[in-house]
Amino acid sequence: MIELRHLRTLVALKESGSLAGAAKKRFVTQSALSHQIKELETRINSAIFVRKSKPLSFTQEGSRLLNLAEDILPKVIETEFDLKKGLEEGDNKLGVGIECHSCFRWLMPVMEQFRQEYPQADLDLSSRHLFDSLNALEVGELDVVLTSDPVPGQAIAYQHLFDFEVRLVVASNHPLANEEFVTPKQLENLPILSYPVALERLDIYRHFMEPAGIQAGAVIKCDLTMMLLQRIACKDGIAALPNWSISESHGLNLVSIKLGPDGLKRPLFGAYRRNGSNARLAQHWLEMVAKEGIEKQKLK
Amino acid sequence: MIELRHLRTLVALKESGSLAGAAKKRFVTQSALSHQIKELETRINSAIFVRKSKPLSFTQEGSRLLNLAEDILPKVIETEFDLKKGLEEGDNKLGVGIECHSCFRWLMPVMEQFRQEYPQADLDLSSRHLFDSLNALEVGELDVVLTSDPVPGQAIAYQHLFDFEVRLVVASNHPLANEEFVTPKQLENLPILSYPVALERLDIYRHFMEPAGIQAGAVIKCDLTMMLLQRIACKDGIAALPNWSISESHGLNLVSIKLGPDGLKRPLFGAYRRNGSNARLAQHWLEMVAKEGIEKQKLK
DNA sequence: TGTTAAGATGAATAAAATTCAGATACATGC
DNA sequence: GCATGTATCTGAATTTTATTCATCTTAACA
Repeated sequence: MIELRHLRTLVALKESGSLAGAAKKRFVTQSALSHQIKELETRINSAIFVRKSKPLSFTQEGSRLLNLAEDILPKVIETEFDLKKGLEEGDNKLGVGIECHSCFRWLMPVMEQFRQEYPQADLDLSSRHLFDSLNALEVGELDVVLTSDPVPGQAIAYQHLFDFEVRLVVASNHPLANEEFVTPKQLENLPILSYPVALERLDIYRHFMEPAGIQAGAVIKCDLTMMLLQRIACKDGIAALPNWSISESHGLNLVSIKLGPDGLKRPLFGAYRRNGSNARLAQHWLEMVAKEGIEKQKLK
Repeated sequence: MIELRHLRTLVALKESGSLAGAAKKRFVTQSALSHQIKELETRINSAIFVRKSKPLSFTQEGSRLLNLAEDILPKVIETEFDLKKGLEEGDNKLGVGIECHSCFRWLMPVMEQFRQEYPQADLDLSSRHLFDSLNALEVGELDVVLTSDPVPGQAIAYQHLFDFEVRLVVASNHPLANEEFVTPKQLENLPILSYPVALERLDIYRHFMEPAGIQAGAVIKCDLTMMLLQRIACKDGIAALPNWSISESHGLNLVSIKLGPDGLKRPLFGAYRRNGSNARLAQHWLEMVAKEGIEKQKLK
């Protein structure tokens, strides 16, 4: 229904301030755009922009589309560009991706240390690919990824870094708050707060509830750790988080509880393209991460 | 060049595992997709997927595209859906957007407090629209936005909350580190680290260097505050940040310096849709933010 | 070696986007 | 009131593009 063509037109329209101007930008006649937009307008059944008035104004629907356009088009263009170039990459660039918001914190000193040891390396950690980093890795948008779920494949090498514990986090006045540990059964149908990923990718579901055949409750998605913790405190739901991230809950009334009598332990792997031109650099970085991580575990 | 059609096909291809299967999903013939993909392949001048092998595998280029598709298509679909529905919104939903990473920190207690006072409100703060929040506001993807740059317009109401100081942040061994304050001239052509926004939107440029006719250096973009601070510490560049965010630099060797003899002061506004059905709720929230912010300034 | 399944190909056709040649609407200066 | 200019619309004609149809090719496999 919506096509990139429409979005491109919207942008041109905004930039030029008139249909005729947009037509020039897009190298078509004004008539073409008139038709094009009219068609879109009938499809969504409302106007997209106000034709009178000089500095041309968009309707709500129009700006919504424009918004979409400005979000999406740069990405498309970037991809097109990369594909035409042929996807080469630099040897000293290390784009780091992590699958877990709460790693940012303890990763910071590692980044810094690494910078000092390899000042020529262009280290970049970004939050863009938080939830599909393995894909991004495969495709060269990232160069190293930290993940708990290695997916077999020979292009990507996985290196085990260390293990950590996933703990249940609840409000301190939550019925479960005083348990020494919880069983899967106790979590049945409780609303779960999590980062915006599929239920199947949540540790607590995959490695705790699901194996026990326990149904999960509604999943409320939230893309910021602090929001998540806050909503737990409001008893909007429960969550399972790595041990280190619980310390981020500045003064909220939260408690963390073991999952099962022995606690739920999960591994952390570092992933990189086995024959990427910067594989060596990636390995060194991972070694440093492992060292730091192990250190952190000891302190617990 | 790339069209949504292609991306949709890629997704179908992944889901079904074969061209013929994808064709069924997309309600076209296998031949159509064969042509379609072939054409794309000639355009980017490389294969997209490997035709042999059962569980069908994508080439690097293919996965890159697939990645794009999985990023983009959901957004397109959501927009289409909203537009067809007609853009209505709920009265108790308050989607909060901020234009500044470093606000997250001090905003947290406000969120919590508000939750307690208005437990029925469905408060959500997300990082999705960090850099185009005003647009998102206009279009109803967000309900309140905190910004320093009100743009005139009658649909959006702005409420002044408080002022804050923007300070220059440099490594403590940077040549400028011991100045009591800096002049625009001293920043000429220095590389600037900033969040991924246009130079024209940076306070330090717009309100400090540009008025003095001083040329800015390269802008290095970085989407995480901690990365930014770290790169400053490595003397990759300088940055200008709100006074409150400097305290986030856990143990990095950074110093902050006044911009100009009197310091660069900037206002913070709260924006909401004047006749949005939740305008009242937004106002209350903003009052609370203002109170907290003013408190914070006093402590300085 | 025949059979099936998956994909490719080229010509034919259907569908679409775009152009062309006016038409309409609305300002602005005289 | 009337030419002039600008901005957009409109419907038919045309071009471009996407899709189908019918026919091949290839590999797997029994």
